[in-house]
Amino acid sequence: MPASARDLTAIFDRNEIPDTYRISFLANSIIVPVYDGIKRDVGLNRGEYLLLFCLAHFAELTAQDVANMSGRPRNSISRGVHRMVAQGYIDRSPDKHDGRQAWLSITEQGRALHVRLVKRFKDREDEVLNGLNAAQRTQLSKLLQKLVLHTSSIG
Amino acid sequence: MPASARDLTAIFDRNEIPDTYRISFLANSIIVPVYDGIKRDVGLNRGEYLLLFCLAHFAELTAQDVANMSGRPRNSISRGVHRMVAQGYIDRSPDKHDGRQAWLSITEQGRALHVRLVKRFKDREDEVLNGLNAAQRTQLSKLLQKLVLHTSSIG
DNA sequence: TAAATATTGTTCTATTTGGAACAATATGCC
DNA sequence: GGCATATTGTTCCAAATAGAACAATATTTA
Repeated sequence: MPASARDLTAIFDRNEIPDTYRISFLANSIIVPVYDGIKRDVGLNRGEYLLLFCLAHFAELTAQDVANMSGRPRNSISRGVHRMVAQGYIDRSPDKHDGRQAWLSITEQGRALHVRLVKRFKDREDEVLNGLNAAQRTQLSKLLQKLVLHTSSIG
Repeated sequence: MPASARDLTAIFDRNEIPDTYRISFLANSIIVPVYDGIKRDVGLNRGEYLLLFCLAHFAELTAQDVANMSGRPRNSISRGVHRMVAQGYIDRSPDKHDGRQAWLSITEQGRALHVRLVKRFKDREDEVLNGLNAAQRTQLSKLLQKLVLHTSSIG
């Protein structure tokens, strides 16, 4: 029996920033259990998975690109790159003209892993978003899309 | 000048889980800069702020309550409690009937800090959500509310 | 061309984080 | 009551995280 039988979910609606609270709650609800599973079953941490995810959608990226896209610091990416290269999930080839940077790409093996792992996110996404009917879900997608564009334009 | 002039925002729409990606992106866009500012200006980390936030909306909570509400492990809360008590933002009084637990509550000083800090979230929330007009924003709120209820019911 | 400034990716370091084990207390079961 | 099981909150420890400084290379400016 838990400590208190009081309704702690009251905070959902009775706080000063309900939309922020809800968005954050939903993000965590979808993502956290999936990352936990990936960590447990495959041994990849969040930064490593994000690296794989980014590279699954572009032919080539630099570490800096991934840092920009994922919002993680470059040193985290750097460590992830070395571990993922060692495990055969990504390739790394130094730029021929710019000695500082290197181009990263996903390997066949990495692609296969991505396909397997992204399904976990998709399944969990469906579980959560099934709280809406089809029309509502379309509506939500459009609103989110609009917001993301707006947000990346204001920085 | 950044590394690549390619359009890295293409990933917003061309991935397998666009809604998850968007929700996560929006959550981070709102929350991360505010937490960074709070850390910089007030010295509170995320767990400590969440503790303050939870206590601002309930008269009394146990550490376990806060762990349940915030999704953070109990040891993080425990550490936060001691720091926040030492700084005078929260009070802690052991339960008279159950020697294991203690009741936490926000102090006047803590309340004042909460009022000040939650404004930062509100301002950032508005910046981001101003990408929608009033009707759309209402629509979004309703959809999010519905999803949060659904999600907390499925666990 | 030379010097000042940028950028990339890395290492170093301190902080944050969370799992696991733990002591203290409470509850359930016989 | 007495023994097994829960729960609470804490400490311990290993991993993740991110800021800062750094070396190597490019670019810009004079």
